[in-house]
Order: sequence, then structure tokens, then C-alpha cells
Amino acid sequence: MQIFAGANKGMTHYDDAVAILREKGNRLTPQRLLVLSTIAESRHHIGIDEIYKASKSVYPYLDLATVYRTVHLFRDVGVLTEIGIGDRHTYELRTRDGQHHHMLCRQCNKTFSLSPHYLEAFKASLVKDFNFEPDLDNFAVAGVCTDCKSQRT
Amino acid sequence: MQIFAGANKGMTHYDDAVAILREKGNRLTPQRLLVLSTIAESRHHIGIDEIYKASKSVYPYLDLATVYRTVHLFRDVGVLTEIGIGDRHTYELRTRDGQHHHMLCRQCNKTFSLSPHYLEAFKASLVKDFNFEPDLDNFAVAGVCTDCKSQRT
DNA sequence: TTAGCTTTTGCAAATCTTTGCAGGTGCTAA
DNA sequence: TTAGCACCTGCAAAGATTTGCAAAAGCTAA
Repeated sequence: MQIFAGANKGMTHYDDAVAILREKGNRLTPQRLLVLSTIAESRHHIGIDEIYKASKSVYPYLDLATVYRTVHLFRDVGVLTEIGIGDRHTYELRTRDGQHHHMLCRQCNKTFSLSPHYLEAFKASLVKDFNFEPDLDNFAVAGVCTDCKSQRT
Repeated sequence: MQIFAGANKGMTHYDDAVAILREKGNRLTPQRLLVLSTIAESRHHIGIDEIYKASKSVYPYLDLATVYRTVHLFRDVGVLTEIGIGDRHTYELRTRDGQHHHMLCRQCNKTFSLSPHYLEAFKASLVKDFNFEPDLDNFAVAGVCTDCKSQRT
């Protein structure tokens, strides 16, 4: 099945993700590439329903269950980051090397990248004081961003 | 409707929670007190299904929807902390004053308390560098605890 | 103590998410 | 290039969570 041609020039994150999936022995089905492409093309974090709707418009036979399974696969394999906002889960591609974390504004819903360096001291203190090895790969904090703070009257 | 008598002597967290609910104008229905009591009596964090099962054994008419609504109310009002572990959500009472955070072991599923002080530097750096005000009230980290680390061969 | 207003509950239905299964399809090795 | 196997997909059904609504019950004020 050929769903779409390779109109993905310059999509570095997309290419990285494909490489990771292949490395780990996962099959590159058109459905997976489609979902991946949908997420890659989305500017911000994107929810299951949006992924489904956008992808289905390209390939109408796509099943919602496949989207769920695909997204969970991508998450477990490390290709994307899952951000839990309240009760809503959204997703965003992750780059190959650099894990980065997220700050999410509760008011305007924008996300901001956060360098891992901000969490290093925290992580080190847990290891040192409790011998607890935290997994901060998919770390996200919610809060209020600077724009929304200044808009408060 | 009277479900159970006041066998709650010394349950400080429970009493605090009741006070907070009353303060905020929520009705203290037997169902709510029952759910609260169930969570308070649970030694560790507890899931919706467990809350439901345990509470229903005391008051069989209790509906699952009520448990969901009650737990969400408690969370929004700040009476309990919701911990998202993977796909599972669990709950734990919160004391009136002292918020504390959680470390959760992915392997043995035990939780450990974490003093807020460990996150203060992190929080301060976000405020300073990005003017981003993180909400760390319900903070939980997953990882591997010291026991499980030592059990690895 | 009671009346009455408003919130809350239980039920049932809607929605969201996961899972089992049989057929279809990517990938590997020849 | 093809054959064959293991993995994936779509479908349908199960399971989990949320929501609308009418009846029931908590709380306040008299």
C-alpha cells in the first residue's frame, strides 16, 4: 500500500524517528509513517483525536485503534514524548540525541522546550540522598508562562 | 442516610479533608465521606477500582460514576493528590499544610515521599530564567528504587 | 424542626481507550 | 525477485471514564 510519496525533505525529526523505529526492528507500515508524518507536521503537541482526524483525511481506512497502538509504540520506543495535561494526553516528536523537556502553559496551552540541564541537579540529589534513579525522559511541567503572567490585570 | 458511625478518631488527614470540603461549600454526603474514609484508611496510593470495591462493600448502592466524580472533586479542591503512573491513576490524601511529592518505583510499585525542598531549586531556576511559574503541587517522578536496584544481578 | 432551594446521586447512555482475532503485508533470506 | 513467517491492521467487542437527567438528600433560614 502506497499512501503518500516522499514529500518529507528536510524533516530531520521525521527521518530520525524512522531510523529509530527501523533500528529497533519495527515495521515501517504506511499507517505508522502517516501517523508519524502527521505528528511531525503539527507545530505543537497534538492529541489522539487530532492525529486521527488529520491522518484519516489522507488515508480513510485508518482505524482509531491503530492510532492508539502506533502512538503508544512510538512513545515506548522513545520516538515521541507524551505530555499529560490534566486529563488530556498530547504528543510531540523527540529528537534523536537531545532529549528535552517541556514546560506547558495552563492558560494559553503553549509548550516550551527545557534543556535537560535544569533537571540534572534534581536528579543528582535523588540519586545521592535516596539511591533512587528517576526516569525523567518524558518530563513535563505545567504552569503559567511569562506572557500569560503579564496579561493578568 | 447513615452509612457508618464516626469510627475515625485520630484520623487527622481525614478531619482536615472534611474541614476543607466544608469550607469550600461542598456537601458532606455519606458517599463522599465513605470514599474519603476508604482513601484515608489505605496505607498507600489507591486506584479508582480499589476505592470503588472497598467502598461498595460498605455501601452497596454506591455507583462507580460517583466515585469518579468524588475523586475528581477531591483532587480539584486539593484534598488529595493524583499520581499518574504510566496509564494508571492513583490517589492519596494530602495534608492540610504540607504538600509533599512522590517518587514511584516502576518495578515494585512502592511510593516514597519527597520533601518539596528537592524541587525548590528547580522551580526557582524556571522562574528566574523563563519567568515560568511551574505548578508542582501534584508532582511525581517514576524511577527505580534502591531495593530494586540492588536486586538486579 | 421544617420547608425549600440547590447540589448530589444512581442510572443509563455516550464517549474514549484497549484488546482478541483473522486476514493482510513488510521484511529477510535465498 | 519471490516465498514464508512474524508482525500489523481493521473490525468488533470489551473495558474504562464521562455526561445528562430525574429523583433524592444535604444545608440554610425561619
